[in-house]
Amino acid sequence: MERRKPGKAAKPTIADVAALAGVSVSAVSKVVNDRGGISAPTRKRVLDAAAKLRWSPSATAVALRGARTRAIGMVAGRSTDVLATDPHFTLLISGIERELAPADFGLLLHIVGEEPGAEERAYRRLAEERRVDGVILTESRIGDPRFELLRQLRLPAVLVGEPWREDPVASVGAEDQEAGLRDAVRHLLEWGHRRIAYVSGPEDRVHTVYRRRVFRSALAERGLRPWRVLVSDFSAQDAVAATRELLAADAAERPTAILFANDTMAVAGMNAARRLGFDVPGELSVLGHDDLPLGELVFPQLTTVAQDVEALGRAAAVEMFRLLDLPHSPPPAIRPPTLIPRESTGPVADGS
Amino acid sequence: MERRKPGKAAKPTIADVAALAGVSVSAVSKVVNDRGGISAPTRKRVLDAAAKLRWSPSATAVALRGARTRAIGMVAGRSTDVLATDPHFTLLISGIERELAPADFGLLLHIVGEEPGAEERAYRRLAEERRVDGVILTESRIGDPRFELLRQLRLPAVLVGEPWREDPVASVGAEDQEAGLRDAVRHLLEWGHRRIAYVSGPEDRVHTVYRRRVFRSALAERGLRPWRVLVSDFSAQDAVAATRELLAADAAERPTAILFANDTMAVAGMNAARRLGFDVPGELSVLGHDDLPLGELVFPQLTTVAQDVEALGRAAAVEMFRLLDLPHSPPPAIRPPTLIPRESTGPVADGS
DNA sequence: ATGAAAGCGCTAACAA
DNA sequence: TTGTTAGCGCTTTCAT
Repeated sequence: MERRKPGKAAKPTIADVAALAGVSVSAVSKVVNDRGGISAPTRKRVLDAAAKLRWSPSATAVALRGARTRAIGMVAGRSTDVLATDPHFTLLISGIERELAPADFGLLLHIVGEEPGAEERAYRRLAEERRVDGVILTESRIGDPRFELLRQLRLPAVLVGEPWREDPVASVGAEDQEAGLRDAVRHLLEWGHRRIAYVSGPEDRVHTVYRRRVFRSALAERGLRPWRVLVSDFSAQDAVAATRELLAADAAERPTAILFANDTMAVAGMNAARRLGFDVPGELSVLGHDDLPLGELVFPQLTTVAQDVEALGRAAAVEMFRLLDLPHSPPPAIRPPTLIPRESTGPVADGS
Repeated sequence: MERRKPGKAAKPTIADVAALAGVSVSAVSKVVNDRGGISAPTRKRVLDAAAKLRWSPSATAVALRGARTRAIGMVAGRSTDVLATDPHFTLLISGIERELAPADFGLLLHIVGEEPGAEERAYRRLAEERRVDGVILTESRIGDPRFELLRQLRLPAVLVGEPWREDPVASVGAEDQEAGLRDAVRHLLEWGHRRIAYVSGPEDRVHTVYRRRVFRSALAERGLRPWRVLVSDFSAQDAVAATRELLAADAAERPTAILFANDTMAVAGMNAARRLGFDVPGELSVLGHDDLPLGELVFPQLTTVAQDVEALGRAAAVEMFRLLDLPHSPPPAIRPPTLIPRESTGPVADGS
């Protein structure tokens, strides 16, 4: 019965199962794939044999057979540093996995540096070697070359977040992606702030541009304009520099509140301000974006805008299944970004 | 020449390349795999054809053929929460990828919850479906069942960090894993601290036990004993609770310094202390572990022990290649854990 | 130096 | 209801 040398119990194959169950391989195949045409007793014998042998179909063979690889790819083109400070990526992955795992899909991850071309090479390899059925992307950029590349490679793609205008790509995002930032601006206005500065992300990011627009329009509703807008690269150092620059002005010219593009920057900026002797929120209100756990740990706790990142991940996976014509769960509801008022924002000081 | 319907340029196969080059498929195979027996001109024509068709061997077919899947698996059995606060995992992955990518290996990631059995199921699937050539593990536990499971599954495994006594598993770690913590204790002693408390990680973690031992022995060198040792679950809430408990005592009974098992806990504990009205480091010194970027962002900046996590990841990947009998780079040097003195520790207060 | 052909483990069309 | 068989794209003897 054992075709293998004893002591060298190699991986069982469908043929071993068929032999043990006393049926043909196709019978086994039909059973595991729930094609009809199998009698109940046969079915049971096959299932028993498979269980006893601890066999499940080889993903490789199934993939080769022409079906799917049952793996989704993801490429992170970021420096380790940013990756380490910002759990955005981890949360996203965690959400994606939540959907992939039950469907027995894997997530193939590539973390490449920021060297030019590294990301493109990673996608090419994924496609040419046919390792994945599709890829999930984040952080769309203006004039993002990845969509065209993936179209050429015929790799199904889903973008998390907003595409640039008419970028031809499937994407997932909250219904009202702008809600949180708009609320944040109103929150500051209600507290009497009129000189509000914004430290935005890199210019080439789509969401940078979109958010800046929201910032302006939320202020415009009250007839105001951004006090100052600085562009940063998301790093803590940049946030510190920006904060110093903003606070270097005379009292009458200083912003009374600063909005940062993300929580890491907000925390860095907040501490820079405090080292400069400014009380937060007494003399300066600080607002972040993303609601990292970090925000609750610092003192004062950070007022921020929460994003439902995990739901975004799940939605992306569901959308991918839809693209691949696979059965999938209903798309999850994605909470719109929401203001989380905490301690780093407060009423504008008397003198200001 | 084109076997495909026009406009439907399906993925090229080795046969397409062979046809275009006017040679047999086996010739193409020999060229791409650098087996000998191919004349220079033939070789060139094959390479040209492959380039023109943008062909590379299908990973699936190669894997099926019996070679390797060229993928390494990793299973994270943690709640999303912890994953989001602690970039340890991300850094590790980033290090692993640095080695895998050049070798054209992929990293197949599974994030499973903490439900019992979820992790085991993930490993089983990885093995039974033959999706990966091996797996990399972290966070070894006392009596860790994973090693036996993986042995049964015949899945090569590499552990990052210290195995429990004679756990039969390949592992990578710094030469002197205890250096940092020992230095940290000395650092506190030099500043006059005598009542030093330790808030450790979960009891079932191997490193918890090892570190506690180091803590005790470093104190014993000076004839001292731990003031108090509390066990936590790594969460920020637990750190807050532990800190409150430690500070609730009378002045004479209160620790003058607290060591936390990781930075997240240290930051949470530090802020809990400050909310209680204690000055850090004036009245209480706080020490973390891991050197998360977070530590530099908070105020006061956190004194901590830095681990070379990325090097650990690279070392794990290299060790995996060694296990698989594959060519590999020399194992990277792993910096031993190092004390990073910053602002959260200082001399013990006069009154104490 | 080159090529023909046998599988790797599986699915699906076709026969029985 | 069940079994036989031809590939999926590739590597590898074994001829030539």
